[in-house]
Amino acid sequence: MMQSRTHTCGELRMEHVGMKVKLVGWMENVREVGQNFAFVILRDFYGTTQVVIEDSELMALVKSLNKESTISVEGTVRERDSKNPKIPTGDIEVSPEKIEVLGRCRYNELPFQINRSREADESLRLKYRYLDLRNPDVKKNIVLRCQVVAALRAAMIEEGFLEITTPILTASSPEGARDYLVPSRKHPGHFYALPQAPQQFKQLLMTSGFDRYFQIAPCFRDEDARGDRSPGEFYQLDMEMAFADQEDVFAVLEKVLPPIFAKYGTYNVASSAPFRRIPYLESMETYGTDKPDLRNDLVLQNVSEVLWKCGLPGCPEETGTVYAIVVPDFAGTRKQIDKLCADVEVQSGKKPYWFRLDEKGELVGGITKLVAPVKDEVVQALNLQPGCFVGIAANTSKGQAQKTAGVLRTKLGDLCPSHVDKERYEFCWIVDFPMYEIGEESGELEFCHNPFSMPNGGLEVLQKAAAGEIDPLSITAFQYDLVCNGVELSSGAVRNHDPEIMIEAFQLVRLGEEDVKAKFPAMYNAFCYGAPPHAGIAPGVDRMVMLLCGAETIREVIPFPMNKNAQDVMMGAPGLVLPQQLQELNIAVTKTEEE
RNA sequence: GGCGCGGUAGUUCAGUUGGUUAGAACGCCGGCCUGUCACGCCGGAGGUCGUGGGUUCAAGUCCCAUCCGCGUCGCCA
Repeated sequence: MMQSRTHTCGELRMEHVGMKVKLVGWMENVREVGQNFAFVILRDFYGTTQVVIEDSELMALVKSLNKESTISVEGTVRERDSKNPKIPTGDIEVSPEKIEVLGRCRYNELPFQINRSREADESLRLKYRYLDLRNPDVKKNIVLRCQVVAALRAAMIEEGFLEITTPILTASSPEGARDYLVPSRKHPGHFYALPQAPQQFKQLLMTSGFDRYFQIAPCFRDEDARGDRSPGEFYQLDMEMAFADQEDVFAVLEKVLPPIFAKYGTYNVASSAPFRRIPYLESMETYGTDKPDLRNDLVLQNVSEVLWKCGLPGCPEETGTVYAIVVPDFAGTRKQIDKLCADVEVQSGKKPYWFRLDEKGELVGGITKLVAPVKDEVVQALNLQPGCFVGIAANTSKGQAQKTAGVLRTKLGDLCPSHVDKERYEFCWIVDFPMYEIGEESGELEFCHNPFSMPNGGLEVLQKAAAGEIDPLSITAFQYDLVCNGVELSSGAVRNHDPEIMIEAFQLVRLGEEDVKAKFPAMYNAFCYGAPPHAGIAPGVDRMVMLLCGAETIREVIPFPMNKNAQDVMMGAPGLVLPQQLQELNIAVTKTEEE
């Protein structure tokens, strides 16, 4: 007797006809087409193969089994009488001599039909994720993820990077997001934290003399979920380079990413090096966002001076910012425009305005009445042609006007496919982020991104700002984002490796040396022993795979995702624990498993 | 936490101004069928309409509360 399978369910072809084989897999379907005559579809990881049942004994066995039971089939490969060109194994079938039940499926009704699991309610899919993943359509995203991770790893190693793992149980640090905390049994009242990113460890590795580090790193942040943001945990291709600057980091990713995107993506076309570099302020002014989708050719035009006289609601004369987006060949209906405006309001918080020029060049629709008095100026400023559509975003806050315009631009692109060349991956770097901003709550100067970045101009520019010679808001950092098709893949920076510059940077936000030491003790101390200039970045693995397979939500590319409420409904996490477990951890018993 | 949408058969959904016994498709069960491949044909079972109140002669439908899910904003160095 053959002990294990001789072939998989995806590999038998005409050349195997006549061979004795043994296949194993799930009984996906049984098509009974006569008395003691049926076709059984056997599925494994690799594909499906048809098994013909032609005698009463095997028929009785098959009929006694529920679909999705696992079986082994020993038999002979033969050519089909009627072939199916739609499947790779469609020319052959297996005539069984023996069928053995390996794992009985006890239920004749499943929570959902396997090959239609994507249509089922998502919470049901997550509860029965092991069944959902049997669906080849669901499985293929996970397979793609494996391939992409393997390709990234190979490419990074090829570039001379070492993969080094860093601790999962570490110290809480004030980096921005909420930490996941783990109570210490041996040190009552003390906690570990799961790392939000291996940020400090990789910088310490640079200080230790490792030249090029990378890691497919798990990161943990206790923040609410989004469609493109998994709650709790996610993975980054974390990397750092010593004696390197911004251009060195760009060069690595410009070499590593495009071939992988072109090979594994749905589009097969990716930007080649160098990617476009767009200063942050220019991006905000041109696209209304710091993560522009460059496939969309629509751009913002600042028409404040022309339109602030119009009395747009919520935008008093001479105090507001007004952006216009001109769509020359607009074909949308009134209904689509209304939906567009409603969607923009939901996502940006503010209503956009609009008007059109009809075929005769007359103003029609939307805010025509308000624009009419300055029609000639508007037509000239925007070079308007008959038949065009003009979307308007206006607000007293420039940031809000940009946000509304940015959403409007994206939605207009969705509505007008001729303005979006969809079939490609378009990368860009957003550079020159501001070092500081005025905090909305405090009203005072704060770090804009993170305090690890090197200011452009170094110590000198910080000292000038401290002396009041320049505006601290004008200081930019060597901080950059990698953006692809409107998705923020990554943030990175040239790090501030100089304790003196660190202290100066902190002093501008009313903190001092003691604060630096208190917040980042290991890094501060390490940098006092001779640190190399270094820079790095950390593209999100889940987001990249999402882009590559065109998934709608990040959950489609994670093997076992949590739901939006950060629960694993399959495993029952988070869950209650035994009182004894809490006592060992010196945690007051509130509500436990035994109640 | 705010706002929006949703919750009806195992699954996906329909359900009219409140009005007879709450329907369809797929799945499931039984029968027929010797070349199916989304097999086909005939028949059948299957419902606390998320939960709790309320209005009404009458509630899946209207009102209030509450729970759950998704989207979105806040948040995410």
